[in-house]
Amino acid sequence: MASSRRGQAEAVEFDLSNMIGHLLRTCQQLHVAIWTDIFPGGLTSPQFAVLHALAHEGALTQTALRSQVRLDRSTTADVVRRLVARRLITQVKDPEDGRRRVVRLTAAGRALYTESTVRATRVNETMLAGLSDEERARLLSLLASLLEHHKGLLDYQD
Amino acid sequence: MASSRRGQAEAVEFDLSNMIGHLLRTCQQLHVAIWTDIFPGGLTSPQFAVLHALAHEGALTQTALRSQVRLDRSTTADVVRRLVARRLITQVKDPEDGRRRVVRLTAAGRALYTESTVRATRVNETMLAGLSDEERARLLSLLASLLEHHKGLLDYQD
DNA sequence: GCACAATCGTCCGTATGCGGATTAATCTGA
DNA sequence: TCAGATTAATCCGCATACGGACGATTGTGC
Repeated sequence: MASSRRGQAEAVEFDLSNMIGHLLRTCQQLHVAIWTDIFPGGLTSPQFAVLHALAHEGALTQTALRSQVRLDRSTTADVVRRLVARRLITQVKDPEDGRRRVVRLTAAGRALYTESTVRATRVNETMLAGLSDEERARLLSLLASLLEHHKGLLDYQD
Repeated sequence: MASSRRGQAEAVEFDLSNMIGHLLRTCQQLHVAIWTDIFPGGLTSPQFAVLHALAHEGALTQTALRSQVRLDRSTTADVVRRLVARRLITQVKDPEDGRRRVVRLTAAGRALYTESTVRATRVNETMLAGLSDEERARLLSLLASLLEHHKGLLDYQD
């Protein structure tokens, strides 16, 4: 029907389901739905990512942290504030540079991270359950190459 | 370093860059960045999606609209409220069912949609610029099959 | 030294997104 | 008919996200 009107010099009639932005947004909604099923009332995915970065990198300034986790400046401040309020991380002034604030895991934060990795892996597995190993690798690789091609557009380094 | 600790019965040491959720979130950030470059101070991507659905489907109730556009109930109410405030759509009670509110484009809304399709296509093209035609098709298809496999988790039909 | 620039983190306003509660209207079953 | 269930949309609180503005601190050039 709609496709029979094509073939002119006019712009191609597009469908939302073929727009990469629409697909990305919808797939992320799916991911959030799976995540909250498996982490009921607990950590969010960005919060887990912060704990993950701190568990692997040790203490980080907020700038280093958001570069690892790919969070916005403002969002990083928000997430850090909430994790501090839950006593999962601490935030102290950097003695070497008074502008920076060093963030690190508390014992409770490390414990929660450790016990959460199994769930995070389960979310990933559930999300990709419909794809073969080869398809999974291709999908991850294609998404990564989108980011690589536009490296520089997402600053995270200011 | 970290990879030398693997190979046990323990869970596989994962990296954020291989977690589908993290990649999806980051790719969407990229999409938003490209979108706002091309739509400075104008429509957001979900707002455009609403105009698109109304332009192609005519008048829709809010439930039908969010099923088309894949928006949450609450978010739909927000987006509709903002578009009404900008006189791009109207919202009137359905005479056949007083619970429903029928949304439709205004002339200004249709005009803005028509002129915006070129930009939306440009966003799509920019986003996928680093991929071949075959890779683009594969990426869209893989994302669509994620959604297909979990069809039912995203309700949009209540 | 010192004025100026750059950086770090925060804060504000706004938009998307989710879950739960609420209100209004309709439908269903006895 | 009428009480209870269901549905449509809204509202609230909270989390993520972006841009811009703002202090505080540090670095730079002269």
